Amino acid sequence: MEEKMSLRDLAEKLNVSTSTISRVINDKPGVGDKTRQRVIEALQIYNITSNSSARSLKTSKTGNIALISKRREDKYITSDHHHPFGPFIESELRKYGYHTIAMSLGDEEMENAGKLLMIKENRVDGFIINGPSIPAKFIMALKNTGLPVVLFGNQMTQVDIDSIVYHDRSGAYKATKHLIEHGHKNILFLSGPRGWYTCDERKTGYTEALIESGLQERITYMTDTTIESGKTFFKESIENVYPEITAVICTNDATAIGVLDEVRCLGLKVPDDIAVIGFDDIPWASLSYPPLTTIHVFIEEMGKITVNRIIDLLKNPELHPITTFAATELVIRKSCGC
Amino acid sequence: MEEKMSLRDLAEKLNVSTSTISRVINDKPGVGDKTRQRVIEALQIYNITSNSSARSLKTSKTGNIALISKRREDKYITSDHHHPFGPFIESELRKYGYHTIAMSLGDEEMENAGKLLMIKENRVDGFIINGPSIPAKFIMALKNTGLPVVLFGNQMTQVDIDSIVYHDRSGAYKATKHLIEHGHKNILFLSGPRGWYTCDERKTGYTEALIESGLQERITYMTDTTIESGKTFFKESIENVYPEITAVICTNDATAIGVLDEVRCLGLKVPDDIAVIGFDDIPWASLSYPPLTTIHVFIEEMGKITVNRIIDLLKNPELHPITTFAATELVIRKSCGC
DNA sequence: CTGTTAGCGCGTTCAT
DNA sequence: ATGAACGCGCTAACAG
Repeated sequence: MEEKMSLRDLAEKLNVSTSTISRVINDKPGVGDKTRQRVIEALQIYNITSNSSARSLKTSKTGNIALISKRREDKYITSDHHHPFGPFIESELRKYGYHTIAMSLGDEEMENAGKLLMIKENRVDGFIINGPSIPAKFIMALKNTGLPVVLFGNQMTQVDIDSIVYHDRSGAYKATKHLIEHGHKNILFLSGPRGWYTCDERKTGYTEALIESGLQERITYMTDTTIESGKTFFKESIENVYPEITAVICTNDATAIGVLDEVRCLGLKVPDDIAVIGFDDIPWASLSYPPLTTIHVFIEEMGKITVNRIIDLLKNPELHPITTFAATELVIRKSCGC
Repeated sequence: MEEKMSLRDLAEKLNVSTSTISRVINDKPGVGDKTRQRVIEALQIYNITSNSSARSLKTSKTGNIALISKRREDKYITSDHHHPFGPFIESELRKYGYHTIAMSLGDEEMENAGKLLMIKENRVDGFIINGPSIPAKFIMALKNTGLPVVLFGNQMTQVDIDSIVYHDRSGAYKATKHLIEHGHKNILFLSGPRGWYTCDERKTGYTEALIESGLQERITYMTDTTIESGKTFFKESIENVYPEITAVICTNDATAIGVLDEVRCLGLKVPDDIAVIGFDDIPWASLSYPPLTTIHVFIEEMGKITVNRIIDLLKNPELHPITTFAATELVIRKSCGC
């Protein structure tokens, strides 16, 4: 319950001015070596740091970054929420002295970005936006604050905004190629809604591989990319649209796990009747039954890249946007039938 | 890219003093009805809120709550991280105007609570601590800041601190009872480390049910409660310690899912050779193979209770600590063999 | 190299 | 009912 000391208290105690202490804390020049040393020691002894509100008020920097994702209901599972992405980002940001304000927003909240307290009250210095299911309008609203914005697993097609994405296209290409090499000819791609960047890219990779082999594409656009949507749309597809399919590539693992379950419900077998490949390699993929063949992404490395980028942007807001593509890896388990 | 207006700017525009605006914003008396109305309208038109840093500096309140959990490595899955607890807490806190600073800390970081910038810099008004695997020493360090602390899924046995827990004991009792009623006599309890509150309680519920039926307890204490530890310790238990067991109750679903997998690896069948029951009913429980019988907890309701409590504490720090027990429900699926 | 001064944007007296 | 003045704790500009 110890009371916090202010820099001024310390200044009195050491018989220096607060400016001197401030200079030491912020690693600024203009302090004699001995004085600096004396201050540093005292700072450690009393475990003092400058008060963040006061510093913010003066510098207009908060030291907080918002990590934004889409709000999901209880049982509503998608991949982007089941990689431990938040913790990676959070701990990495912390290395640079930043804190993470987590926000999962519903559609209504994203409609009116301007009403968000976080924005009105200047509570953050930048935004990291997770996943493809965030409305472009909302992203633009954040961009218009003038603060740095970095997209993860998403990319704007009309506007240049910094983003970090998997190389979705080559990943899906690899998966499709793999199935083709194993003799599959009628392969379904279970996509998310049109316009979700990662889904579109993955679909394109899938199509490229098919065209290369002279095969015909079969695509179902789901309204979401969850276990539930995987179940629903797979059933619909195989029963009413593409009864001839022998393999499915899913736009993410959650969808694939739904398909695994639905195939069982339909009295069919994976991989004998239907081969299934997912995307993302979330932790549960290796524990599904049968274990899911999927495209692995290097989430921790990408988290670091994401943080690096926003830190750079924070230091130099004039930087021009770049997009970083990260390679993926096909992980062969049981669901593809090898 | 619109520049933010300060209250002073607004004051000039309306020909009133900043004090008046401040009073209106904070719902304080001492403003005439018409003036108040005029200010309220202007506030909405210009979408203005007081700057949070300045307010913090003045009031010593940040409007931020820390949500603390234990840091896990990539593939390291435990239940407490796979309920969407964070989003529930976050969105609920936001209803009260609070923001959530998420932190997942490693053991080393918890060793030295005093070194955390969050604390040194006064960045939060209170702490919500998620899960049983947080060192007591760290919890006490947070408590010593004088700020409100609420524990979720954990309880201190030596000290009174506000906490929200499942009724772990009755939950485990129900599960055990269920197995006994189906004829099992040799039932293993796969516990977390001694001293993890929820594990201890669940173990006690298990023991109570056994004693009631004159059965003998068989307990294995794992070093963690993940899928991996479930696999490892189940194998060890059935091969070297309790080869006679026909059923396992796991201290959480992650462990249970590990057991499901290990049983398969051992060439045995769930539930024919080994019945398995988990605890928590995380989203994946219904999708495991076979679907997991488990104890459902009402996570969203509990999230609200947790937030309510910390809000109360924020308003009135003198409140004496209470512990809230939330009921659970046995969800029968396939892994128990009914 | 160091101290003094001013002001960041608010909330809170104390006047009026 | 309203406004003026002050200060929260800090950083930056200016003096010396």
